[in-house]
Amino acid sequence: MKIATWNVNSLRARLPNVLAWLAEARPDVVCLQEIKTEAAGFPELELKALGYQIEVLGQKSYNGVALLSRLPMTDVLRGLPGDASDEQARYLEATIAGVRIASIYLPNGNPVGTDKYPYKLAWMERLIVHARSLLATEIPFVLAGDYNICPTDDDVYDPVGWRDDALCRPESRARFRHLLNLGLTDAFRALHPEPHRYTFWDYQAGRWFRDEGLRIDHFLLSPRTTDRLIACEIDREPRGKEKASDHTVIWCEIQD
DNA sequence: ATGGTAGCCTTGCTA
Repeated sequence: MKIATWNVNSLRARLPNVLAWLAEARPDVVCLQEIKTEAAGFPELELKALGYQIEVLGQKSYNGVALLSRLPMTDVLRGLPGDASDEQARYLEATIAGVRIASIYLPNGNPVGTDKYPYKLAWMERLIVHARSLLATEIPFVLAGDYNICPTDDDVYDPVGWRDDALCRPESRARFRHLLNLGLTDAFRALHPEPHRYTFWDYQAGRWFRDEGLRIDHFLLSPRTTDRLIACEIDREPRGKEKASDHTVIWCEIQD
């Protein structure tokens, strides 16, 4: 099973790019983030025409996540448990071929010093609690998406310049490590020890042209899924296209 | 020290 994740920065603005990539790469499952639309504005027909079933947790203008799957999806969970008052559309999980797969859009958290940062940290605490409960089920799972976390200084082009950013702050990184310490595996890093492999390049200041990016889109795998991990790759092609998202695609292959 | 880009349906906010 080939699973991809992509922060598209508006699905409607990105639709031609998304359709072209899907037709070529033909993933079995796709986790989308920042679709920036309610379910009513979701381009359902175009994606169904490529053979995908669709689950959406939408929101007007901001956030929004979706799952596309060639195989049936069951037991859909909409929203990260732990705070019924949280209205931001950032978490969607379903069972596909016996694997729980989540599309995650973790809060950015900037600027540090506003309520956005404690919201991010609290959201990560809820994710830790939820990951622990998933582990207890012993069902294999994959948590894929835009974590808005640079795990280490090897994952950012300018560690000093970024050290006080919410994506690199020690409190953010500690919570990401906590997820790993539960027994989850950062699939890309497990297979690629080399530093400076990025999934995001800011639109501004020629960052893409100079390959000055960050690795913030991740696959976290449960132990039983890690045993089945065959490959995990960053596909830089979509970032170089016209009208590109500022994130590119990362995908992994799990033994069926 | 600043500004630089993109998408929202805003004339600022989020990233």
